[in-house]
Amino acid sequence: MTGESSRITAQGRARAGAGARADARRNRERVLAAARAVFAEHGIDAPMATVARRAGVGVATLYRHFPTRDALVRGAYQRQMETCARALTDALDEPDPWQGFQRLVETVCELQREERGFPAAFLGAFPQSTAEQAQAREQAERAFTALVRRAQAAGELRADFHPSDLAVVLLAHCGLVTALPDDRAASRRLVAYLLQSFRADGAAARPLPPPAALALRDLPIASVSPPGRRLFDA
Amino acid sequence: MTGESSRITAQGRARAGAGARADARRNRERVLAAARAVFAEHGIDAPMATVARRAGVGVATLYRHFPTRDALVRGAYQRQMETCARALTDALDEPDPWQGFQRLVETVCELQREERGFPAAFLGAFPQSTAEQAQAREQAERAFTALVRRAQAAGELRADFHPSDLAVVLLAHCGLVTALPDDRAASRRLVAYLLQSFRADGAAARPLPPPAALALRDLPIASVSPPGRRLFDA
DNA sequence: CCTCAAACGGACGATGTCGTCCGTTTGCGA
DNA sequence: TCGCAAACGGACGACATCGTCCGTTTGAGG
Repeated sequence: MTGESSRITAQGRARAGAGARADARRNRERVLAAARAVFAEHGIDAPMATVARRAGVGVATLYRHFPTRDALVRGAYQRQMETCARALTDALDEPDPWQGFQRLVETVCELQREERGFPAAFLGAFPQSTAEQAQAREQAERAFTALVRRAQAAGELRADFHPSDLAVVLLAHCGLVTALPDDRAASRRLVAYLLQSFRADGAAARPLPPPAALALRDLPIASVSPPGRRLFDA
Repeated sequence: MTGESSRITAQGRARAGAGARADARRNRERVLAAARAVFAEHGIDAPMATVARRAGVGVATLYRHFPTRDALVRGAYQRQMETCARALTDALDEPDPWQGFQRLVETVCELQREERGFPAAFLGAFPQSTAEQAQAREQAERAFTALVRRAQAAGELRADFHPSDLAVVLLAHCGLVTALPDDRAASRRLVAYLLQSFRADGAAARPLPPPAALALRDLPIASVSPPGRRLFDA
């Protein structure tokens, strides 16, 4: 029999982690970078082979590192996901209750705005069911609820704001940046409007970021003649 | 030579219109109904063959009536698109400026909320370029701008609302209902928040519809342990 | 330097969708 | 009732993507 040590080392080796071979580690990073680039350009459903080619590796290498598209997507945007989670803890560290709340929303939306494929990944991961992460979830949920309660107690967040409204905001924003990946002004504008409406003292209308770059005429609604009569009946 | 009349009639016949054969007209309607059903269930990208099977027709019949998927989608949601366009004219008929504005937003969002596949169709049609409809577009754009100006002049719509914000609202809402087709409460909630923030007198916080049905724990953000330290470090 | 397991890459069969072609059926006018 | 063009339906070839298999290369420990 050959030595057990080498056999064990080989089997139990973390995936392209510290103990992995140098080329494996390098290729893993290349694939992740390529995935972000390709996903940004062609969307999350881009062919796996395209990612592999862009990374300069064979498809087999890609599949070896990431057996499913889902694993690849998660790998590609892990950093963003972690930043989201960290924003939650940072928000509670913020002394001002409203600032903390506002920063959380803005940080997550900014992440969605800046990294092209991330919103789709975020949406795709939406109805998650990895039992292993249940605990982390529960903690995060409690953390956000605490954040909400604190801002409400300070009289800055409207009393009827419900924690689930965060999901409403993020999903809506996701949709916007997915539809208009280039128009950051639109994203900022939406966030500003929403934060405005979350304030308990809706009173003082707050200044808005500059208007969106998109033209209204691009809307489908504007390209269908209404049946029956014409606008401004000429 | 055979009679010209029959030849001309056959060639120039409107697609499954009044002059078409009975079975053709019937099948066209069946296909449209099937398309709505299938799109609602499996999304707009569902295989054409699935639609054909559901309609009880062959694929060839489907393609004969709708040569491209795009044509099918447009056909399936033409009524909704027209209702959108009509809402624009109706809004101007409304005597109260704010009511008119509010009704427009609510009507369009309700359409997106009620018919499953419509939001995706709406998004898909977004950067349209059918030159033929340029005039109708321009008219609709002017109509909406007029609606905005009127509500602003009445001091009910905030002065810095920009007509392009309508697109922001609709795209965001589209994203939300696409992500949560079953949660109408979430949609109503978003619309209420947005309309609130559009009011010039943001002051009086308006009552909100009941909270969304979704659980916060479904958010991806809640399923990633923040790196570095734990929430509520136990 | 030598050895070997780990890692690699590309070819290939499987799968699913598209859209056309063509033989058959059917509605409708004569 | 008859005849024909319009409409129909399903089979089929083209095409794209998937994910595995296997022969080859390579990094690293001895």
